[in-house]
Amino acid sequence: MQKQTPIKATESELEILNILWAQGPSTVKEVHEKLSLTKDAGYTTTLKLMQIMLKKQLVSRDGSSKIHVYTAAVDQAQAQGQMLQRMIETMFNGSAAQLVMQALGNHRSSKAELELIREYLEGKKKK
Amino acid sequence: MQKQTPIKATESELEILNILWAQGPSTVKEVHEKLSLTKDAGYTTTLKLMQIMLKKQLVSRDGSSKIHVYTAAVDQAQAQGQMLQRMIETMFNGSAAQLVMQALGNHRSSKAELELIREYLEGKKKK
DNA sequence: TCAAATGTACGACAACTTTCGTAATTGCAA
DNA sequence: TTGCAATTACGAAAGTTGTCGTACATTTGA
Repeated sequence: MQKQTPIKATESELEILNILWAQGPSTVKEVHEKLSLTKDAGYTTTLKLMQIMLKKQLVSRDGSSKIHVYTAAVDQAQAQGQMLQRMIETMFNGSAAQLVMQALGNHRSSKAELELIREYLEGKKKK
Repeated sequence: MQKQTPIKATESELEILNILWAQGPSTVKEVHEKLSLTKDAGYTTTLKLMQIMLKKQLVSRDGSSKIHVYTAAVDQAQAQGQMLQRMIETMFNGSAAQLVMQALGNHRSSKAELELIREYLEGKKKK
């Protein structure tokens, strides 16, 4: 497993990636519709962004038919991991625990969520 | 407690803030020296960045003597919380638990850290 | 067929970020 | 006091981001 160049995406690009991760391969139209629910930007803006992302290889696309279908070209878990890692380093002095507690403290998670985490920790312990 | 405009800082600015949080009020020189350990940029670049941050009110400064002393003007915990919140929304589909588990899974935290978190969760439970 | 609808491509723009060179200022030492 | 070294101020440039208008291409259904 070789180390590769860190994924670098802007906030807007991350939003688009997130949609692609959630929905799977999608057209510009589909992405834009989803994006429009929470954001306010023109269709061509989304299109352009996705074209830029193509150049950056954050997404790939199938253009065999008229309508291009875009697919996330970076792994979700990996991207998440890298983002967190960078955040831990630059804002939490290298302590994942600090980040975790801050996340839980601030976000006021549901009981179900906390339970999930507790179970996860149990699993880790046994290993 | 009133809601205020979200803190908006770039990556470089975050690095500087982090140094100010860790070291307390510092001169440009001190910040730059720390920064130079991990980054490669000229002195005036750091200076300029900090001047911009002053304008943005991310830092304040005491210029009573020749050498200006800069202080972080935003609260660390608050900034951390906001960053995480945004990340949870845009990359983890609103689930703090997902973020937490990703952070722990990837980072391979120490036993001590995991124990810390476990205790923290116990504390939350009792409430 | 051919015009409307649906997509894509592309250029331009303003705002922002990061960088640095150079000028101006200030304090101190000799 | 005066000149040097340390600081700060500022302008400019290059790159990036997000935005959109408009032009071009393709499909399709009346």
